[in-house]
Amino acid sequence: MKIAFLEDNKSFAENIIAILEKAGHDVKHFISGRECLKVISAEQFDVCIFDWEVPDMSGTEVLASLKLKGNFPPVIFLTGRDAEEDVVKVIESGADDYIVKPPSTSILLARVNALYRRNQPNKNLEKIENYGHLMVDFAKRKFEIDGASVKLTEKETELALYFFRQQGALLSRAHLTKVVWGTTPDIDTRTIDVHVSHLRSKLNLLPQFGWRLISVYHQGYRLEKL
Amino acid sequence: MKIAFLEDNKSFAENIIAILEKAGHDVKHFISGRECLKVISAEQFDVCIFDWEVPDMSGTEVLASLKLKGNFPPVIFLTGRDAEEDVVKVIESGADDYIVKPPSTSILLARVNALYRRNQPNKNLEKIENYGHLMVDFAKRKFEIDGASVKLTEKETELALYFFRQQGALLSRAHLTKVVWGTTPDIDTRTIDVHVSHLRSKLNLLPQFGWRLISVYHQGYRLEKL
DNA sequence: AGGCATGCTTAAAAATTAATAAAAAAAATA
DNA sequence: TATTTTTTTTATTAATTTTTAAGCATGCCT
Repeated sequence: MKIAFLEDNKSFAENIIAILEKAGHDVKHFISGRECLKVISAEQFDVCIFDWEVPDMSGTEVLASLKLKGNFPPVIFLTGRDAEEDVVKVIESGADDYIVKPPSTSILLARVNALYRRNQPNKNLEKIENYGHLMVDFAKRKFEIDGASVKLTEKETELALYFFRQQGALLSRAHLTKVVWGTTPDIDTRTIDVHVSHLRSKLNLLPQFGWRLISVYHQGYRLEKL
Repeated sequence: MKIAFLEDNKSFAENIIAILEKAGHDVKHFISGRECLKVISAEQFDVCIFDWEVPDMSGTEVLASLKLKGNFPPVIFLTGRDAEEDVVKVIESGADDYIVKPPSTSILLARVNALYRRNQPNKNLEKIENYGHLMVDFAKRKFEIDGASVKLTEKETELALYFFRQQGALLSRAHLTKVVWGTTPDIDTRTIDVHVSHLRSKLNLLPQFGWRLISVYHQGYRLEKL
């Protein structure tokens, strides 16, 4: 899970990061609110953990800015005080959860996991779609054609799952880059085209098999079920 | 978001400006009501925040003047008192919202944002026009005839949307070139004519279907609904 | 009507964008 | 470190869009 972590206290941060990374998470640590805001706007995170107070731009302010921009991951606040009024403030600020410092390992991981699951309804329900010849297992991230498992690479899998989730939607290259690669779009490359081409052949996404993964000239790609 | 901010108290103003700019807004600060009025008349703002009382021309007077001129952005008043009579006065004066001083960061940002959204109905809500057989979706930049999606190219789409937005208006080739192509008009070419021709046939903009995309001799084109 | 200017439409040329194979680079694995 | 696998880039060919060109049609004026 990709986690953005905003916390200016070094030793405390290292402690938390160790816990999260030991649990297999990919943690990006920020000391500055501005920097954090910038990166979250550009990349895709699963969960954010913000300290309530940070020098240049507090966690609440970062959250307010994220809200203005629209699409952002669920946020947990780390708050030093647990007075009733603060809880209300935290929730009112639009956070999804809060943890009182210092958190126990189990509470931290449990909350992060719960929040992630709550906000990924499509991914966590052991969801399997069966489209005739083609079977898509969203939970296990696997594909089968006529019962035979199809071997996809990591990026291919990610891209394919996204196409199946967004079936019928026109997805621009820039959008796919952000969602699947988590980076700023680099226009001058054919990377996505190549992966799309691979998906078409590996998953038989062709008209004769009831699918079309078409390019919309100058716009992007669209997966259609015929 | 571009915000006009009228407030004569320096330190208070700096405080508010910091909050707004941190949230990514573009703030223009005015100390004088007259100056503020002049600039708002000349430039385009998304939201105005006015102090209730300003020396040379109070916020209410600025608003009254703006009303006379007709087209102006939504206005929020910053009022020091929250007595019932003042709230009534503020609303009667034609303001869209008011905030009691000193505002909390979240309230300020939330109100500004809400007001902005409320006043951008074209971009959020009524973005689909249904003209009998023909449907125009301005947001998705799509067209349908009797429910069937019409495939237009990028330039065709751009041109068609502009015609529908400026329905009934006479649009010169030079103007269309500027707006759709973004370039300086090159008179010696039939490019626009060709695209217009394509639109007529692809979108059935013909008298028998209730539309005319006519040429006005030596002047340009006009889209008319019969 | 005659004559010229402007507009319409079709077809072909030019420019842009996409598909795919193959090479190169990067990452993972042994 | 060597080997394999995955990912990205590059290059070529193909497809699509956009522009230009050309012939005919229509409008305007004397």
